[in-house]
Amino acid sequence: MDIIKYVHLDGQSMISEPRYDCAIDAAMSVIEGRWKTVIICKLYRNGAPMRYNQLMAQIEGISPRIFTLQLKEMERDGIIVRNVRSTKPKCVEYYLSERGFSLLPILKSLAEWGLKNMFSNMVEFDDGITVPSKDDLKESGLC
Amino acid sequence: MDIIKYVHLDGQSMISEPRYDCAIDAAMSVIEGRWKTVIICKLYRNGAPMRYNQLMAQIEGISPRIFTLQLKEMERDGIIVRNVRSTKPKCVEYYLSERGFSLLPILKSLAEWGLKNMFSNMVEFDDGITVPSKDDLKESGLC
DNA sequence: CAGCATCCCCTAAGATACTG
DNA sequence: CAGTATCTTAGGGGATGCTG
Repeated sequence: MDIIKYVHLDGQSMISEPRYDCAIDAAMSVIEGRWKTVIICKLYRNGAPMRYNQLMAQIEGISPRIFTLQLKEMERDGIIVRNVRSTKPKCVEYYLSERGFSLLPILKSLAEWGLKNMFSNMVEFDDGITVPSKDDLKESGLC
Repeated sequence: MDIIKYVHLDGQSMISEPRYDCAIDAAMSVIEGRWKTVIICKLYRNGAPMRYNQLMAQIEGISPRIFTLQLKEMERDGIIVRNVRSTKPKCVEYYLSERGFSLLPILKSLAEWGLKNMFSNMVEFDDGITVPSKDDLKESGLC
């Protein structure tokens, strides 16, 4: 089954979409993107919906253009919800959808795998001083 | 713990590596790559080691340069093993390492997630005729 | 057989300035 | 506050031909 094309049906018209070789790639395409897993983690840990700037402030090094782009793609893929409150000035909230939440077990598996397999030769942390044990990292959960 | 730098120790020297924000990205970096999941699936399903050309022949549309590149990265990350048999002409085998095998549960989760969430609006297959049911796809396993 | 060597291309990503 | 609008860049990916 690895050769699959699919198209989205958008009301009347058909929108051609990229081709995926298998279901794995379809899922990967949803979480691939420089900041998507970070965004998911932040939203998850925050528990409540987050405003655009509030969320962006938590992500060091991201530019507004890319941030917006990632959000748009994630909304299109149905893993986050964008909700506009008509206050003045307007307030736009983002939060994980049910589908977004359903990614968390996978992300946890990935985190555990990464911890066990890729960080064995990790020797330096940002602060340049402390090197947390793997267990410390582990109990901190996602991200 | 999302701000992490790490470096590889290669004998005496230190090799600077890309920076990952969290363990998730570290794991993702191993399976990201246009053909890596496909290669893993092929090796897994084949059961036995596969030769370079034998494996490449099973991957429609890949070019030798990219194929070699993906293999090299996967070998560097320790998820496949490259074994050279000194026959004439030489024979090079590739197979999944223990670490590579340990990715399979994650890939299966991704496949299931993709099947459930991304293929609901799939309407067209390569042959342009049959549209297998999700159950058909599911029982075909990985890829 | 198992790959390099070259060349090209496209797109994700980033920097920065501006706005309804 | 929540984004656009422009411009630029890096590098992952691809095509094709050649070789120890």
